[in-house]
Amino acid sequence: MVCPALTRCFNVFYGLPMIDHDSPVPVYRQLVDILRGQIERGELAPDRPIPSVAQLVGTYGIARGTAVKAVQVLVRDGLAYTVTGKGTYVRRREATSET
Amino acid sequence: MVCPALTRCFNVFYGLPMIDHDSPVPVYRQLVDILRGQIERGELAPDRPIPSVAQLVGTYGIARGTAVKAVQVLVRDGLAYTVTGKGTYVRRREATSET
Amino acid sequence: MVCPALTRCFNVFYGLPMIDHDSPVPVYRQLVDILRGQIERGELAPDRPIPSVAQLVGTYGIARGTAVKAVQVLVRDGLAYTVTGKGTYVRRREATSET
Amino acid sequence: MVCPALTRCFNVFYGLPMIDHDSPVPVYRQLVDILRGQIERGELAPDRPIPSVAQLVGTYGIARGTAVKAVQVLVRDGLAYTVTGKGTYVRRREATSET
DNA sequence: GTGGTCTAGACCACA
DNA sequence: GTGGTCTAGACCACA
Repeated sequence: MVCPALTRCFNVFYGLPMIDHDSPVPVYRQLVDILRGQIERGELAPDRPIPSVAQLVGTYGIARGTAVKAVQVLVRDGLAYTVTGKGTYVRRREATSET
Repeated sequence: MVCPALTRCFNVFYGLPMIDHDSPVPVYRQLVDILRGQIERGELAPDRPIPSVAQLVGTYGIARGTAVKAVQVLVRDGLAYTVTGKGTYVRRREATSET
Repeated sequence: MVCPALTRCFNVFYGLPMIDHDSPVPVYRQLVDILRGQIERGELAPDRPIPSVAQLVGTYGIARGTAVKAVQVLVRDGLAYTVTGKGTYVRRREATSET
Repeated sequence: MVCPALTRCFNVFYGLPMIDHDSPVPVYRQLVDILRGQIERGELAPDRPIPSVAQLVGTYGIARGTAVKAVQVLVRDGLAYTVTGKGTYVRRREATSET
C-alpha cells in the first residue's frame, strides 16, 4: 500500500467514518458508534491499540475533550481498556456470551 | 474535483505540507511556514478556523509543545486570533498593506 | 480573623456585594461596580483570578449573559485579562496612573 | 435560620464540604463524594433537587464542566435523575436492596 | 509519546 | 432558569 493518508482518505471518501456536526446525535456519540463498528467488524483487533486521542482529533477534526469522552465511553462499556501511559486497546471478547 | 477531503489527501500524498524531522529548520518553524503558506494561498480563509493544537499534533505527528509554539507564532505575527470557546481563526488581512 | 471563607460570608451577610434587581441600574452594571470595587480595594489582587462567569451566576443568582457582559466590560476597560485554559485575572495596575 | 449563605459558610468553616485542589483525588470525584454523602445522610431528600450546576460552581469555586461531570456520575450511578429543563433530583431509594 | 483532568466560555434545547 | 455538548488550551502522571 502506498500511503496510509491516502488510504484513510478513500475511507473518508466512501463515506464510512464521517462526523456530522449538524446531526442531533452528539459528536462524541457518533465517534463511539464509528469505533464500536470498527471493533465489531474486527477492523480494530483484540489487544491492538485503537487510534490515540491525538489521532482521533486529527482524523475527525474534533476537540480533544470530545475524543477523550468517546474513548472513555468505550472503556466504560467494556469494549476497550486503557494502559496508563501507553494507550487504549481493544478488549478481547469474552467467549461466554449467553448465546 | 469531486471531494475536498480527497483533494487534501492528494496534497498530503504529493508531499506539500510535510514535516522533515531531519531538517536543520526547527519543526515548529516548518509548521509555521506550512500554515502561513496555507493562509497566504487562501486554503485557510479569513475568519475561518485554523487546525487546533491537538489536531496539528495528530496530523503532523509532532509534540504538543511544538504545535503550541507554532500557533503562538501565528498569533504573535498577527496572522491568526483566538476566540475563547470558539477556536483560532485566520485574521483578515488589512487592506492597508504597504504594497 | 481565622477563616477567609467566613469573612467573605459575613460580607455577603452584611449586604456589601448584593445585586438589587429592582434598581434602575442594569444588573450587569451593578456587577461591574461590585467587581471593580473588589479590585480597587485589593480584595481581588493583581494577577489573581476573578470569579468565572459560571461562578458569578451561582453567587449572585443572575443570568449567564449578564455575567458574561460584566466580565467583558472589565476586560474591555483593562481591569482584567483572560488566559485560555487558565482563567481570568486581575490586571496589574500600570504605575503610570495620572495621579 | 437567618441567612442561607451564612449557614453554608459555617458548614464550610467546620470543614465538611470542601474541595482540595491539591489532592490526588480529582475534583469531580471529591464533589461526587460530597453529594453522595449528603444524599445518604438525607440532607438531600428523595425527589428533592440537588444543587444546580451553577450553584455547585458558585459554592465550590470549580469549573462548570467539572460540576456537570460530577452530577452525571451521580445520575449514572443511579443516585439522581435529571428532568430536562428543570433540574436534577435525588432518586428515591429502591426498597428492594438485596440485604 | 499516552490518557486524564482542569480552566475558560459559547451555543443549544427545553421549560 | 436547567443540564448537555462543544470549542480552545494548560498541566499532570506515567512510560
